[in-house]
Amino acid sequence: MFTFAFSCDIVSFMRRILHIDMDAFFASVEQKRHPELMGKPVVVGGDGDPTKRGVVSTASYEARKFGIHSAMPLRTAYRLCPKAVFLPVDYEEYSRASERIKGILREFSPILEESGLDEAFLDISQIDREPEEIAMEIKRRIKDETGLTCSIGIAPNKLLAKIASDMQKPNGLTIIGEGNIETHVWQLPVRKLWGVGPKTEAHLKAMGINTIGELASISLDNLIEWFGKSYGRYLYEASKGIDESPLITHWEPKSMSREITFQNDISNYQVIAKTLAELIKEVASNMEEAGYKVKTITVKVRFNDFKTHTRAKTLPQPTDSSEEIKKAAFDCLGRINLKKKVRLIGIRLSKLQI
DNA sequence: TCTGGGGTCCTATAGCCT
DNA sequence: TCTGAGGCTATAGGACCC
Repeated sequence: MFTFAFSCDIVSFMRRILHIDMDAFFASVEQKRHPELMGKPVVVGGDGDPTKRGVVSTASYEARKFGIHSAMPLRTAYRLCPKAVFLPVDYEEYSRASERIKGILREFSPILEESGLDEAFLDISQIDREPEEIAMEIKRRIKDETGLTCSIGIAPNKLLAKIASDMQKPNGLTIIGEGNIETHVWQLPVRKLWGVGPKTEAHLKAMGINTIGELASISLDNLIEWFGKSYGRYLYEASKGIDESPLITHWEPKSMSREITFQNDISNYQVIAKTLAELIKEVASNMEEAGYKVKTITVKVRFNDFKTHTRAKTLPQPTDSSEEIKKAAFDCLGRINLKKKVRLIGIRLSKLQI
């Protein structure tokens, strides 16, 4: 008897999702705590020494003018702008700033999905106020309480909210409604879609597909044929702005890992083994502290030609003994042919259980 | 010449079982 | 007993994200 009214409610319900993206977060925190760096090109990455191996985590907008961007080798960034201030990554400081910001967001809605230190989704569907007004208030509170700016996207789902927050930066506010996907989203390059990286972009480009709108004109059957069932269906829906995925407010780690790139490529087995032993100690103690046990241990080696090999061992019973983990890890290492110079060594613990 | 470190998820393949 | 078809699990590699 009540079914009709209820189902109408459910069908017509539209979510309102914000994506909050801090502007040049790590660099802005550094400029805030060192005011003399305001207005200067600042590059945060590695241990802050641009002559060593490492990549850029965040470049300030002043540094971006020189062509410096995230994931670029520090040495390249130094070549582009030798005058830039290079700083080491200080995760503890950025985590504190991040916690303050997430605290502000939680005052607006408890449905918060954190995505790294500098991004979050917030579901404000239940709040009876204009989303734009809420977003403006969030921006003002973050600015007042941390001195930092952010860009916010407003949309009916996470996918579009993320695209929206990226459209006007820094300090932007962009709204995408269901009605303006064709005008606002379809003109964008496919690379702007979450989940489309350099490989898929090149793949699509080779087929003459450059924009999200062009992708949206391809049939589901074709996308599944080219990209597989799961990813093909994802691209089909994403290009049309369809995304029903819920916000993840709580999550358990599925794996824990430690890896390190040597400053110089190594051929000495003793050095490789000693480094692996140290990484095992660290990750095993992290895991024990978090209260987990591990079933699968994987060792990763990257050679100087950048080829990466992994070997895994699954134990009959989960363990938290670092000796048992070490035994399995060295068993894995022994199955990798170390005839080339080693660039990176790593250890990963997966199939975690409480 | 260069290409970090912490993760997640997907795919292909191989072995085993029914 | 032979031959497959599936299902399940472990493994290895790779794309992608921040």
